[in-house]
Amino acid sequence: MLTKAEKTTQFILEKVGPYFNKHGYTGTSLSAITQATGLTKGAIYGNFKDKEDLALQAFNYNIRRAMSKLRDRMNMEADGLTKLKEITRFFRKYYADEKLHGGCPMINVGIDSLNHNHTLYLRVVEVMNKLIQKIADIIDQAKTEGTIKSSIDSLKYANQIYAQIQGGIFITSMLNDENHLSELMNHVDRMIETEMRA
Amino acid sequence: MLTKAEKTTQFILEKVGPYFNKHGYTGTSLSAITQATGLTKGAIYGNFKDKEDLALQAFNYNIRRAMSKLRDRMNMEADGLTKLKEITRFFRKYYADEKLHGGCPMINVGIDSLNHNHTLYLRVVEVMNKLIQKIADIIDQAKTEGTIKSSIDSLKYANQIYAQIQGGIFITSMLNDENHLSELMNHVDRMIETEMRA
DNA sequence: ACTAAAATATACCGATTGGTATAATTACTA
DNA sequence: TAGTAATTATACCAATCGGTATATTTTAGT
Repeated sequence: MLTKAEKTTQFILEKVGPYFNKHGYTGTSLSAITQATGLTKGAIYGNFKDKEDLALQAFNYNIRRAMSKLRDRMNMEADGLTKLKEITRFFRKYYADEKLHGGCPMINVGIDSLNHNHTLYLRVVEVMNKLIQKIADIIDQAKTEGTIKSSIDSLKYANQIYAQIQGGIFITSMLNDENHLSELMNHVDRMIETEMRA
Repeated sequence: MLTKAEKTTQFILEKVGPYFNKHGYTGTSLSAITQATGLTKGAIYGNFKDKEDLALQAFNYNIRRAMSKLRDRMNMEADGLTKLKEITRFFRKYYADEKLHGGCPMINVGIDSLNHNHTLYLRVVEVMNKLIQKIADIIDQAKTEGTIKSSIDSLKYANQIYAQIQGGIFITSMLNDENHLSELMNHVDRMIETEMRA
């Protein structure tokens, strides 16, 4: 069973996650945190070392929530090509979901942390590398299954795919039109068929 | 001839532009501004209405500097296909240049303003739409010149290209490896050749 | 129910925030 | 060069910043 403090910690992350995601590190004040949670500084500092610690855990909380569905699908039994298509399918609906939670954690916290918080930045880079590597692993799987050309550089194409995802998220976020991201995913699907398929 | 105030205004923008670009709206304090310029609040508020006004003009200053070379090339006498190749060529060197000035103004100020300053956000969107439209115009030019298929949806492909540019900038910025952006530009070139060429 | 410990609230700290009124200085014109 | 207007510096404002010491309340074990 969870202790009181553990429950409070979870409660704080739930309430404060979207706020941190949207307003960034310097943009999220302690007063905003107490207001969002209905708790006082005592409760906050009793459960988190400092603001940086809270921001880091809030990012972890956000990224886990945002990616949990995709991760579940990636861990299911399926061939690599199906998984690749699942990725583009997932991101077609991504913007609508993430908008409700303050936007895409990767680009929001990435750009913010790049200039404001090195610890947080390193964590974003870590997650980003894992995501790209995961895509590369799936391409590798498809290569061994014979559905993707063996000559394809998995990591290079994983980077291509991920860059198009994030580029699409950026444009879609700025112009508030999820069609852009959807079109980008169409293009990735087309790239898979014309450039990568065995 | 420029008045004293006009010279000071320019001086402030030069000194403060990179700082705003890097640290964003809330992340740039008045004390940072006075420190970067060596001037006092009196000089700042004598030449700018408030912090928002300064941030807006700083963005305009930054984006003009970042894009001036590209704009010059786009306005030269050349066929559309050459101009398209010039775009990818330009962005191959973009990151190294912009890193010296606090990063890419579009993604930095875009993400920051999206959640912190509506006026600034509207200006970023305005610039973004102009950039995409400019690419679309060049595709149109190439279509009339017969080098790009007439069946190509210019605006749709302009969005694709711009999303890949920004996605590449994001990954390259986060991983501090300009090779990513360069690879993305290779892919755009390949897309032009295989999907768009007449 | 009592009590020790854990968890949360309160009150406060010095530093910094964006902004302003006014004083001092510089620049331009006559 | 004198005088005035334009420009910049100084001193100050209330509000807010992240953080902490301590008091109060709540939890959990007996």
